[in-house]
Amino acid sequence: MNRIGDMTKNETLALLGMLMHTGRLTEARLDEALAGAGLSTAKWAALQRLVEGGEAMSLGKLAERLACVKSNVTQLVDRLEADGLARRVPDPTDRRGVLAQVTDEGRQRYAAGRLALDSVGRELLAAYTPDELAQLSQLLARLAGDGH
Amino acid sequence: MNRIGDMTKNETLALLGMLMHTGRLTEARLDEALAGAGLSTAKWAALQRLVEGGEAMSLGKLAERLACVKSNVTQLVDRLEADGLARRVPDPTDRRGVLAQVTDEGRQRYAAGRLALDSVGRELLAAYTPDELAQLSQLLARLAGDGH
DNA sequence: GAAGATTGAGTCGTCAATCTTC
DNA sequence: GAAGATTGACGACTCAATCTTC
Repeated sequence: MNRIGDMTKNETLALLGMLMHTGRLTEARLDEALAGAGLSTAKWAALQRLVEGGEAMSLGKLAERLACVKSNVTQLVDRLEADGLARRVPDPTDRRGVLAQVTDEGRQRYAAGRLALDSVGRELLAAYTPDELAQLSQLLARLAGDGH
Repeated sequence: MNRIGDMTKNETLALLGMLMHTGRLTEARLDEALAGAGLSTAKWAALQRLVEGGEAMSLGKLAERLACVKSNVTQLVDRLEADGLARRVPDPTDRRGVLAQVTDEGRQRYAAGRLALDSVGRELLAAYTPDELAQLSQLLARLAGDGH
C-alpha cells in the first residue's frame, strides 16, 4: 500500500503529532525561562511588537502582528495592563480605536525577558549545526507558508 | 558578535517562534479536518490511545500516554463522556482508580477521524519529499528528545 | 505517607454576538 | 453597512489543593 521509502500513514500522523507536541514543549520551556521576569511567551511577544513598533499601536494592528484574533489581544492587553506592563490610550484619530502603549516597567521586563530567551534559546538549539538550523527553518517555513 | 554562518539571536528566537506557530497552525488545520467527525485533535488523540490500548485504561495511564497532566485528562474524559464517546468505569482492582472505556460511537468517530486526518495529513505534507520528511522528523525528535 | 483522581483558579486561544463610531 | 474593540462562552492546558483509598 505504501511504496518503499514512503512514510506510512501512521508515520505521517506521528510526524504531525510530534510537530504539535514539540511546539508546546518549546513554549513550556520558554515560559519557564521567562517566569523569572514575570512574563510568558504570549506577553513577551506582545511587548516585543509594541517595543519594536516604536509607537503606540492599535489593538487590531497588534493582533495582526501576533497572527491571532482580535479578541485575544483584548484579553492579553488586559493582563499586561494588570501587570503594569502596558496601558491603553484612546486613538486620537479615531474614536473607535484604542492604542496599546508599553510602560517603562514593560520595557524593562521585555529586555530582561530577551536575555532569558537568548540564553535558553541558545541552549535549546545547541545540539544543531548551523546547516541543520537552516534546514529546520526552511522546512517549517514551507509548512506554515502554504495557505489552507 | 556572531560568526559568519551562525544564526543571530534574532533568527534563533524567530525559529523557535516559528516552531510554536507552526504547531498551532497544524493543530488548527487538523481540528478543522476533524470537525466533520465532531472531534478535536485532543479528543481524537485520547480515543486513539483508548482504542489501540485494547482494554479500558486508567486515567493516569491515559495521561501518561498523552504526555499531559492528570487533571487535564479528567476534564478531557468529561467532554468525551458528554459526547457519548467514552465512559468511566470503576477499576475492579483498586477502589481509588477510574478506567476510561471507548464506546461504540467513540470507535466509529475515531475511525472517521482517522480517515479525515489521513487525508489532510497527506495534503499538508504533499510538498515534501520522503527525504525531507525524514529530516524534519529527525530534527524535531532531537529537540523534543533531549530533556530539560 | 503515597497514589489515583478531582476541583478551583488561572492562562491562552477560539468563535459568535454586541456596541460604538466611522 | 463596515471597522474597531469588547464581551461571554467554550476548549485545552497548567498548577496547587483536596479527597479517597492504598
